Amino acid sequence: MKQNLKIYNTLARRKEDFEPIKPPHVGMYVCGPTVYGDAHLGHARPAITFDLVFRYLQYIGYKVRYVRNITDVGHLVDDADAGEDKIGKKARLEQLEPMEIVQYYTNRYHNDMDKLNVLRPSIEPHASGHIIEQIEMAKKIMENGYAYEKNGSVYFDVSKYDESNDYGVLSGRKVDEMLSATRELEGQEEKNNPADFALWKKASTEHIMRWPSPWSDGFPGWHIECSVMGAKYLGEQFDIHGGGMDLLFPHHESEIAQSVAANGKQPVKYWMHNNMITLNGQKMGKSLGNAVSLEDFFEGSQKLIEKPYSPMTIRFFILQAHYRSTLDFSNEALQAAEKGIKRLFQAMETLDKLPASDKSTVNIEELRGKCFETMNDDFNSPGLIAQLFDGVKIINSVKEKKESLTESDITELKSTYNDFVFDVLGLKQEETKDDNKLVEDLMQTILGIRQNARTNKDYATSDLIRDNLAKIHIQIKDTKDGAEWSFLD
RNA sequence: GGUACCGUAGCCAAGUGGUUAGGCGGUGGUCUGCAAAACCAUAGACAGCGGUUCGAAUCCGCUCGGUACCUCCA
Repeated sequence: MKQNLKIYNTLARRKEDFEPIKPPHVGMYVCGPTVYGDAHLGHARPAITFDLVFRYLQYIGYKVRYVRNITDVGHLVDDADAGEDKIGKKARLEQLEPMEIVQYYTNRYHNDMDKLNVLRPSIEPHASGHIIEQIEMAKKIMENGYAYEKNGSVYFDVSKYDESNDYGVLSGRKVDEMLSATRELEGQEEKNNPADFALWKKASTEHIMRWPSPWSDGFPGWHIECSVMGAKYLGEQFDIHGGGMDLLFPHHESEIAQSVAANGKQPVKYWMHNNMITLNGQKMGKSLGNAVSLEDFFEGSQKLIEKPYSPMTIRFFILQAHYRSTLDFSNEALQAAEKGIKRLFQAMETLDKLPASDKSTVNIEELRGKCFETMNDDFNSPGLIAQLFDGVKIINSVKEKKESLTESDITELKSTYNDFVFDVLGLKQEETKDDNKLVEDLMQTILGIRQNARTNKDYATSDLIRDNLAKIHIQIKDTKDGAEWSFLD
């Protein structure tokens, strides 16, 4: 089952052969959500991207430990609220305990991700549960001479680090250029240097979330949780670190610097970054005020959303673009995805009932091989989907007796679709409303009456039945094998 | 301004030196009492200008346009 997988490594800026440090084990760390609000489309993209990676690595035989953190400490609301903790602020607004907010939004995040059929990670550590480790790492960095204390806060000394290491190895930035380009900002005066970043931050009096440390009552800096939890659960060096492209700098760059400063090793072999989802060409983000929550998509309850889109439509839509490309949202594109996934599933139902022949006129082995080949090329899910649609044509042609397949080829085709559609892409058939037995029996009665009318060429009656059913969103389809019906959305 | 990435048909989106990507929509057809649905077939493209090459959407340069990051937001 050994596959020749290639991964685009941001560190190298090219695709590289994937060779885990300790096969068959793979360690993967992905930056998770900050739980102070509902998940929007922008959260779905990294979750689904790395779910695909997680699924495919397992499918081709690796044993993967997937760590995705929950960020629940020490993050500021915006410039206007400088010094205030995001979660702390919301807590006071709503008169709730900070950890209550964390729990509430964590539950909602899980719920949304479950709907999207995103597998839960192997370990989901909370930043707030690793305060001690974060303090220890900050101490270690200080001992190694790469950090300094100022008024109860601890800062990473970027220029010192850059003397013997490369701060910019990931993002391609140069420290001197950054220094000259940095603007005047508030709260910088404590730092020796504007490029320095906090490892520990002293809490102001109104700051709710705080922990004791050797330096002050405060909270950890904004990059150190990932360095700490990655090393704790995956080791000081592990295989894959993922996250959105927006995290590349300064978050991931700083993570590397912290880990190297503390442990003297490059922490990660392959850095993977998914691109953003845009709305009218602009990044979707809470801070931009154009974020549409996943709930809004599922319910259709937002002015930009013309109709409800099911979780699987969203998932399929995201998988139809390569993870490193930007993906522009629109109702038209989403509706195209909705029809596309329906066509795929319909073909899979046809596949289940396909008649076998003595010989095959189509090469199924080749199709299966192409599916692997495409996925091995940096998880090219849109390419895989295109292969599967080529297969849809084959399936339909066999049904129409234009092509034929042997029993064993049909079995192989079925397992190919099951494996790639369900296990790798993580798509699933959604519950339909038409599984109610009473409704089904009533509909059969109605369709029976309509069929009688049609046999008697009483088209006025048959069309009346069809039109009235259409008014209550039930669609009649007259096929060769009799009438079928389904609910319209 | 700096760093990185990107501009592919009406829309979404792969590919990346020479053979139809794919989906939606369009058009034509099959089926049907009619329709719808489904299925089959099909047209239409590589931002612009130069260069390299037998050959470029694909490589190089420039121009134009777009996005992200450069913030004690994670």
